[in-house]
Amino acid sequence: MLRMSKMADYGTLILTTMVQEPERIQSAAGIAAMIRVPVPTVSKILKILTREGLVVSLRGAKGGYLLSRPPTQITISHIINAMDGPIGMTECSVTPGLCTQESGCPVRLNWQRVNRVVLNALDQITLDQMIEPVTETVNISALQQRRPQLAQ
Amino acid sequence: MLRMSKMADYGTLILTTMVQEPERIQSAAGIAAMIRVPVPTVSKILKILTREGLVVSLRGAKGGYLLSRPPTQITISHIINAMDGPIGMTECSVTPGLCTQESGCPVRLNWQRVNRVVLNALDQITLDQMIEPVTETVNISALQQRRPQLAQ
DNA sequence: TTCAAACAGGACTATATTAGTACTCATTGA
DNA sequence: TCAATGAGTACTAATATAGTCCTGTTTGAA
Repeated sequence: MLRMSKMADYGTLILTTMVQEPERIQSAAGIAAMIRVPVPTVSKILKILTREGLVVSLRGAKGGYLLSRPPTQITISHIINAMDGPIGMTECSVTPGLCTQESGCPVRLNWQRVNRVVLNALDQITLDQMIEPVTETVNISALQQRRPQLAQ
Repeated sequence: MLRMSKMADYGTLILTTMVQEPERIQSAAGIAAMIRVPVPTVSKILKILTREGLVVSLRGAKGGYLLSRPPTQITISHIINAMDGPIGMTECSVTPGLCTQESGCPVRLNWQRVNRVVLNALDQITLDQMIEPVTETVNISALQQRRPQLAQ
């Protein structure tokens, strides 16, 4: 369904929760209670986010997690990349050597362009924007209505 | 991995194959031979594409499939929608009533905006563009570099 | 009139992916 | 020293996806 994984969704939830109190060291158990998701699951996700550099961990008693950088510098594409791996519409556009007709297949190269368009859209959206109310913000519908040719 | 299904990928392959000879009635077996995918699988996909109105079928001997409309009027978002169902980044943004904190959750509404941005990108790309060689075509990188706020 | 080519629809199975849990080890503040 | 907390990994369960097969219907042509 062109959907990101539930894990990436939880990951976003966890990060948006941490944004509310950026200074506070958050434990996995504390976050789990706030978002009402089982502790082992939250813990697993935080470990991945740590490995991928989106949060930093502090071990030991009174330990926990902090955002590794300001929320304006964390984008949705960072989160999906961390949780689900490389973003790509099709397998063949990400992993070379799968398709028998690969060489000279114009479709494959066009998928790579499509990927760039989607990736770019996801790279526009930062964590701090995800907790903003929906009303204001600038309008990109003009941009959207241009219907540009597929390019680059 | 934020990936469309293999079925949607095959679907695109099938449709791009049909674009090469738009006038010719193509049988499932013929297409299967061309793209080297098992006949039952191709057949299954063509049935779905028929149900979803992207191709029309002609039953009986000498029957087969034709594109239902010009390839300039079939977009990637049409294909993914047909094969995989509604496009949406997260479950909660597509199916209401799942998340306990749903009411007043700004994240959910922001996901819906993200969906619109991605959907719009996929709606720009038509079937005929997918068989074009990658070199020419117009440039949308200017548009991409704008980094607009998330909106509408 | 018959028959073979072709699609329609659905049931079913197999496979792969994803989600979720559990366990053991390492770190650290009090 | 010990309890709180994260790290790492292996395992299980659940779900989704892919793929096959069967039975029925339509239709052009011999």
